[in-house]
Amino acid sequence: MSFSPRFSALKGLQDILPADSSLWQKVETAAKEVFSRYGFQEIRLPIIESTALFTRSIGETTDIVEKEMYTFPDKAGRSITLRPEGTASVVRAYVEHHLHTLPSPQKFFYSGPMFRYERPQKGRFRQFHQIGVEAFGAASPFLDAELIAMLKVLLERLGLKGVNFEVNSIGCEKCRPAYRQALQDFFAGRLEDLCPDCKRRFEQNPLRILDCKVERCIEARRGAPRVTDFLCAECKSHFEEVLSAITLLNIPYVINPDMVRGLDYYTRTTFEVTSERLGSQKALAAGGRYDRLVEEFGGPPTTGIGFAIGMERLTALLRENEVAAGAFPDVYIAPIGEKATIKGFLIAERLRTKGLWVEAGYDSSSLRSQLRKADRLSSRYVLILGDDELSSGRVKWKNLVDGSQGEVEIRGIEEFFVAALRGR
RNA sequence: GUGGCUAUGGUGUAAUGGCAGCACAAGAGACUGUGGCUCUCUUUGUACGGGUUCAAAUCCCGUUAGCCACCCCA
Repeated sequence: MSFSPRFSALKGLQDILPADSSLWQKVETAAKEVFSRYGFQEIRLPIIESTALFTRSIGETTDIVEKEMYTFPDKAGRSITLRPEGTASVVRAYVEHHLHTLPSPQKFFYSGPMFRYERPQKGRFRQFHQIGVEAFGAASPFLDAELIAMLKVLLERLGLKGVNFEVNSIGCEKCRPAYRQALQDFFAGRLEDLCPDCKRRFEQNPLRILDCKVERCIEARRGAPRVTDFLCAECKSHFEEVLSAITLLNIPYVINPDMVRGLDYYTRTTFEVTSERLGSQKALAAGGRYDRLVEEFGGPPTTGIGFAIGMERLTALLRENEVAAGAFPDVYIAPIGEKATIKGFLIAERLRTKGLWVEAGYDSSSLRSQLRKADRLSSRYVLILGDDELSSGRVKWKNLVDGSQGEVEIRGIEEFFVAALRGR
């Protein structure tokens, strides 16, 4: 006796089965169509990059880099990492291929798997999928507004309701130091009220304290200085223009001054789309500006902005409104006898050239059991093919939906079904 | 990384420490030229490893996995 191991997908990784893949395709198709109206074109990138690419862009002290990356040595001992997000690779490609020499702004979208080694829970997986967009070389607040609008158009087109748009500005390298200092001054007298994590954040990244969900930290930050009060003149007017542009587009939003990004590269505008129906991991899509990143990677000073949508979270929401739309064959061919099986095999092939979904019985079992099989598959039509039909050259068809039936010449069979199934 | 809850056929569930059962699903047949109904039969299970006990699905320990939350984020 042999022992058969039972394999299962790795923790936090999941299979997308046919019952779900149609919904994923629907999202991908809609995204591609909407993005193209705004001039975004697809870019396809490797899912492995050198580790340094991510530590440099996302930030050495972020949680993603510190504890969540899938990092391995390759056979030559180089440190490589499964991408935890998409922006770093797009920026790398932009710089590597000198895309700044093409007319600005350059706009890209991508989709695919991302990897973070986290404890799985609702809406959070170790391999998850994002559809993201990035635009380079336009600093105008209208671009920020355009991206937010594009995201809204896509979500509406998918029939998603009840989502909230949150926006914020976290300033630039000029105004952030002053704000950081103000926060440290504010929390210096309240260190004892903070949770251990926030005590550490106080030194490393005081902005993160604003994000903490521990009750006492929420209490302790009451009255803390707001980032929007510390923006420099340029950042302030940029933010105001973004807000007035999305107001012109009638996009309802709330300013969330506590929205601080977990990735270090963000500057100025940040935004997020959330849904209360998602549970604890309620961010459905998020993005922002990163005006320094291209330069950081050795390119010319070039502004950038983008967002990413979490596919698992989006499809989870869409699944709620989805009617279980199954997929059904157009025609089931029920042969009786060996000769009929061969004939049916050939007829199936002819009908498929007309774009029909045809299933053919392979083993000429009883007509009754073949009809039951066709019924099981929810086929619209059955074609009955026996000795009588073969000799007369006419076959019987039956509509399984309304029970009607009749006969048709074998040689005219394509035309018959194309007409019968028009508008299916 | 931390915590809580959970684990019985494909799915949903039952079994005082004492014969692992039911429903649905799936497959075949009753029914050799007309499906859906009905009936019959069949397949498939106590996550894994220890321990306690005459006896463990049941109690204990460990592991693994899942879910949810923290953390963090899409």
